[in-house]
Amino acid sequence: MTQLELGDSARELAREVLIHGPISRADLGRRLGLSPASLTRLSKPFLDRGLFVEAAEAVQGATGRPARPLDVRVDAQRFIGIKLTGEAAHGVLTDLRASSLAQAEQPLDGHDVDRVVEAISRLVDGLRGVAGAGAVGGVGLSVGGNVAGQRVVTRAPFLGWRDVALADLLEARLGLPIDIENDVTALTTAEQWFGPARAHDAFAVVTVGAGVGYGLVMHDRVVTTPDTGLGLGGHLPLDPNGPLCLDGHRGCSTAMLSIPSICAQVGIALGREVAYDEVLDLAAAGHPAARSVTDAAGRALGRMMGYIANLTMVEAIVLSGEGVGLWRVAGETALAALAADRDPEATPVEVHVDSAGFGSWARGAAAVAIQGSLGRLRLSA
Amino acid sequence: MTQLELGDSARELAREVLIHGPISRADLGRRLGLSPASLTRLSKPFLDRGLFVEAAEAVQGATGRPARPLDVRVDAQRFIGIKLTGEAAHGVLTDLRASSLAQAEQPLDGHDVDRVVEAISRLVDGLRGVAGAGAVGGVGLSVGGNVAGQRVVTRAPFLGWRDVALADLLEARLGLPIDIENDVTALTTAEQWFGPARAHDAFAVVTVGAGVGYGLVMHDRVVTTPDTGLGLGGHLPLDPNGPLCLDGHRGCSTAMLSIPSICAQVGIALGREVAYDEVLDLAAAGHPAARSVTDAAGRALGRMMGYIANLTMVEAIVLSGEGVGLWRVAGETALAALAADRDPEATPVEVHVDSAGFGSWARGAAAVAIQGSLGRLRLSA
DNA sequence: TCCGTTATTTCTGTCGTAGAAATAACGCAT
DNA sequence: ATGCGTTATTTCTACGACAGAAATAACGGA
Repeated sequence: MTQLELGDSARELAREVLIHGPISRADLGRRLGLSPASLTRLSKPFLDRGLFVEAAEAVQGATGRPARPLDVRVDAQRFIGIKLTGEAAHGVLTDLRASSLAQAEQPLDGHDVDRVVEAISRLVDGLRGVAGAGAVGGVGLSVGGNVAGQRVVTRAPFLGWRDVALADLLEARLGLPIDIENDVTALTTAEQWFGPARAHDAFAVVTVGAGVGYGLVMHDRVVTTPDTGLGLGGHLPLDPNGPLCLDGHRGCSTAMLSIPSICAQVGIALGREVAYDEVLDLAAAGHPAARSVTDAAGRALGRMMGYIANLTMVEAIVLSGEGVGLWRVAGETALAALAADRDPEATPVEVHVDSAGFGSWARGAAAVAIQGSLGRLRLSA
Repeated sequence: MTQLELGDSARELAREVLIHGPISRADLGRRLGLSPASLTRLSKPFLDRGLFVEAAEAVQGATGRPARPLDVRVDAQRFIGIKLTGEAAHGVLTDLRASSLAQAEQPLDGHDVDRVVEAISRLVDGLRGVAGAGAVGGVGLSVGGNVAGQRVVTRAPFLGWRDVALADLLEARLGLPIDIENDVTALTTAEQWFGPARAHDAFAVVTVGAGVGYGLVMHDRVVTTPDTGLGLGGHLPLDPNGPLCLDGHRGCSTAMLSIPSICAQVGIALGREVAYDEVLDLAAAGHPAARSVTDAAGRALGRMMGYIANLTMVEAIVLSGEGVGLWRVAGETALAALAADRDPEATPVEVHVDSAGFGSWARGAAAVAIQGSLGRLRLSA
């Protein structure tokens, strides 16, 4: 079975339908700068192979012929996304738009490469079993640290790794294409293609959890540099009277916003250890100490968003991560602080909250796999 | 004389040689993803018409055939750039790479459109006289405020203007192509094509002068939004103990860094009005009050650069504007403050200081004219 | 019923490009 | 001195991706 190479325009078309579908050929022509004839020519092979479908119902504009929008067939393929932490591999099985179909976890019983490869393989096999007859098109893996060419983990402090050709090892073991990426970059990729900010050319991602992560999309491209993985957004000075972080900064973003720091501050006031969920419940119920901490966190978050908005000029900010429940008790405070630092005439920044929490990390990894799959896509002749 | 339309690749070639020349055809092929055959074909019409020149000396690599780098003929055309303020039109005559050949000013004796058009026309006629036999290819104009489509000044508070089709008026008057742009955007464009940061994909521009300006280039594109012209970088919170700005912010970037604010602070300490140059001289000589103000300004500037570097992830920051002399007395303090807010493992950010001072504004306008000229370029058949 | 508008398809010619081959000009080894 | 490998550039040719032109489709409104 010979495979046809896709030209740039055909690949762009597939990308646009995946991200923005359902969408008419006329709109695609306008977006991609291609003629109507080209849209017919380029979309036909996808339709013939069942990768695209035409909407059952035509869409009528104000006047003229109704459109028959194109969409991808989301069950055409499944993907597996894995977020790797020091304790476990967290997996998700998704459809073609990174929507979660199933989740699973596999604990790590060691950090040496063989054991991690073993654990990941077990997890993938388990999720493949769930997928059943649905083909798995690839696996994405996200790690805190640096990855070269989406193949080699060049630095992963939480595992004590340097220069591990993890993709080669996993591909040999699983017989599936593997794409590895830094965890914040992966999560940002998912937001770029499948999240509420996907229609925006420029947006930022702030993740709140064990630490504070920061991702950026400008001109519809994820910003990645050699410093990706250092967590540059994690130590911004936000409140000169705030608590200390582990690096000795007073009032930086990690000190103000991370789950461990918030729990520690409230725990000190309560004289006992306290879980994050309980902190949020206490704050919601008006507990003075909890409220003091979450209000300060809200103000700091608003200030951070103000710096982001004024310096990157993004249209939207997405809040994500396992600590995202903070928004429920501190969201209004954050928005007020953001408004205070913004010119009143400036366009309001959209703020979206991704309620997937911790699940957004594995979903990000799946998005990287989907993106890799599109880059490798060929059509059977 | 019929004119040949340029294809995208030919135009891209001209852009690359302009920005990065002298450069070999082999290197251009690698940069643009074109075959050697295409480079020969595409560069030939430019060479035949004298727009490109081959370097007199071939350049020998480690091995293989020597290269004959291509460059633009910088005296092929002249351009005029004009920075418009409330008091005067400041002009510069430049070559094809926005290098200054002559400067001139024309005071404004009113802000109504006719008077401003009159003043600009006088200035252009004067500079055309200086250019002599060298053809002026176009005029760029930069204004504080918003411009639509580089034709219509939609908002210029310093002139009290709204929706003035200034390009049409000036073209009718001067018979030259006119391109108008926001002043910070124009200055950023000049740095992008002709400044020390031109090899970088991402860099920021901070201008210090009557106010604080901020420009950004990401993925080799200047970031412009509907908020361009509002001066979003001018009121970043930098020092909670700093002086007030006119908007009532304490310690924002304008309060810490602008010329009027610095002069006012030192003037209060001295009990008399004091000019900026004198402040800088006093600080350089170790005067306690002046040093206190400039040191605080340096720390604030360093903190601002830290936010920029950590949130935009740029490779370089260019400091520009008429207040750039501050770097001489506060540069080391700024760099120390920047380093304090940066992860020690992060790639150092390059800091470039554009010593053109006020002249960089008009030079920015010239760069916009050059860019417009390239967009309109056709070749005689 | 006709017209204008917008969506999509079919057919054809063209133009911009890469591939193949050749030539150019070195440094280095024999 | 000669040959080889490497890198730069040119010449020639075939091809494929595309837009243009024309036709068809499917409405709403006069």
